[in-house]
Amino acid sequence: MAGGSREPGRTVTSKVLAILEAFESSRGALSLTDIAEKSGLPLSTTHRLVNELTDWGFLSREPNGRYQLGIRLWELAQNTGRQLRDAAQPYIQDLFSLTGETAHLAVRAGHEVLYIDRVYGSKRVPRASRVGGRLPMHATAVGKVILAFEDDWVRDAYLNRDLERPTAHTHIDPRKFAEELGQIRAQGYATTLEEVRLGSCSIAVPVFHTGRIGAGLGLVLPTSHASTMTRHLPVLKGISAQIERATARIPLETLIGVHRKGKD
Amino acid sequence: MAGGSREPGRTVTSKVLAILEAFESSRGALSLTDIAEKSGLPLSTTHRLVNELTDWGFLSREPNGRYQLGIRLWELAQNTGRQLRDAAQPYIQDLFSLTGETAHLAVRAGHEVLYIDRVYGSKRVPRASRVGGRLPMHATAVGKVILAFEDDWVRDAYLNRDLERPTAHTHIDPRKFAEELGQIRAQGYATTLEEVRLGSCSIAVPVFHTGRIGAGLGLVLPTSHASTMTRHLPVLKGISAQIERATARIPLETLIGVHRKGKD
DNA sequence: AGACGGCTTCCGCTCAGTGGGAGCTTGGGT
DNA sequence: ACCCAAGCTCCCACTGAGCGGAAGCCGTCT
Repeated sequence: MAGGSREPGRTVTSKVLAILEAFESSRGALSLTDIAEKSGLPLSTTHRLVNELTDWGFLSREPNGRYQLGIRLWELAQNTGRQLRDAAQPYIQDLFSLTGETAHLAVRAGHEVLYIDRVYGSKRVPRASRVGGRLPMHATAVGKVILAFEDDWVRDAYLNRDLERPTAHTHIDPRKFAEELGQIRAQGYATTLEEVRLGSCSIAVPVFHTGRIGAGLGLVLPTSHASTMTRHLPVLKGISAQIERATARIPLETLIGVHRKGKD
Repeated sequence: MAGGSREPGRTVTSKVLAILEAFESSRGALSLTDIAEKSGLPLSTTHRLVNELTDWGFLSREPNGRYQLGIRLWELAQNTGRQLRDAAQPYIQDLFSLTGETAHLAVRAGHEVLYIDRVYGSKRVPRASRVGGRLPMHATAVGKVILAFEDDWVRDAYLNRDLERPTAHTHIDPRKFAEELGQIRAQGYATTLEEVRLGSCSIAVPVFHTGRIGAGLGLVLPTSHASTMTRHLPVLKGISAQIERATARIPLETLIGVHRKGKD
């Protein structure tokens, strides 16, 4: 009999979005069966929906039959936060040119930092962050600096959880970390030393928007440059001020402090 | 009676995607009613779907009640073509640093060029293209250079249509334009002079991938610099070669020559 | 205070969506 | 050449998710 073990209460919309989100974790392309598994849908349902998404260009099919997110999706998504990225990009670039180190801009997304833009050279550098990627706030300089200048309740909520430990150098003691945040607020910048990933360190300054913390502007460097990290502070401060000026009139409510991944 | 004048045959998926696409044309945020109009859906249907999309973070609601595409969408979409952008970005940046002019990389999407990445300075420049945006091929240098090196059937199909004319300087005579493409193929680069937009000109060279034309790499300049445009050719060629090398091993089938916007 | 525009909620009807299974295609093992 | 398995595509009768008109609500302007 048809429709025997359907799972009622699941909307079509949720199925479509689950299919799109199936691509989040995976580096490469997915087969139909992979998608069905990741999204928890029956194969034939997946097949029908995937076909429709492909017709619309939201998924694309590779010659080998596997699927990938389509450029149609990418095109549309470029409108999100465009004003911020367009306004900030040239300055992030300046920051890269002036320091020669990987420069990035990140905002808070729930309990994580979301990387909005990133400028780097062609030489290979250990990279933990990527544009559109997230990392825990307490392990990154941009994250620390955002948290340090956030409202008390955000900071309290953050510290009131178990903190991940990506490396042995990550600071995870809530009391010590709270002190560190106080010091960051006092000195106006944050640093990390191999706290996300061995071999790299970082430094970041706050970017304010309408009187509140808006974003973090930072540099990532190989650990070998760690001792000279603070020499970049004047440039960081200067560029931060320029970004503040360039973005002052842009409404960013929908970008700053956005909700956590998934549904809470 | 409920369900009186429904429009049957329309899938839920198509409605969801129509809602997302409603944001394509609009610069800013949309009200519920705007979305309903643009997507051609009844208000209450729009309301239900929009709410669900908002729960999932695919749309976000501004304090004033209007909707905008959510960062969740942007995050996911960053995976599309990431390899190409990540590999090419540093070189596009070099191109900008070396020339001081707006530099960009574009691929063909049906009968248009789709801008993949773009690096520019903080000084205001007339901008027609934007990342994720499309322009007609015959009006842009990147478009011309891609078309010039494309397979015959693509070129023939292109010329076999009425060509838009964004400015009075746009070349739209099919015969003359075909000749121009021949010349571009011979000389290895394309130029435009106020053909998309008054006040700006451009120059572009091809980027090959697996023996086929893959992308166009170009500069946009104010018309006042037009006479010195070709002085940048050596740099353009050099950077193009570097991008070819950096992207040689990346599979780009799903990005190159993608289908036209919407459903054909 | 009344009117208006835009958003939200309600609810019974109905057809779009469903998914097990059958059929097909592909590749690789023997 | 043959078989088998894995993965994809197609089919089709049942049914509850989706539907949308209408009523209610909530600011805002006059």
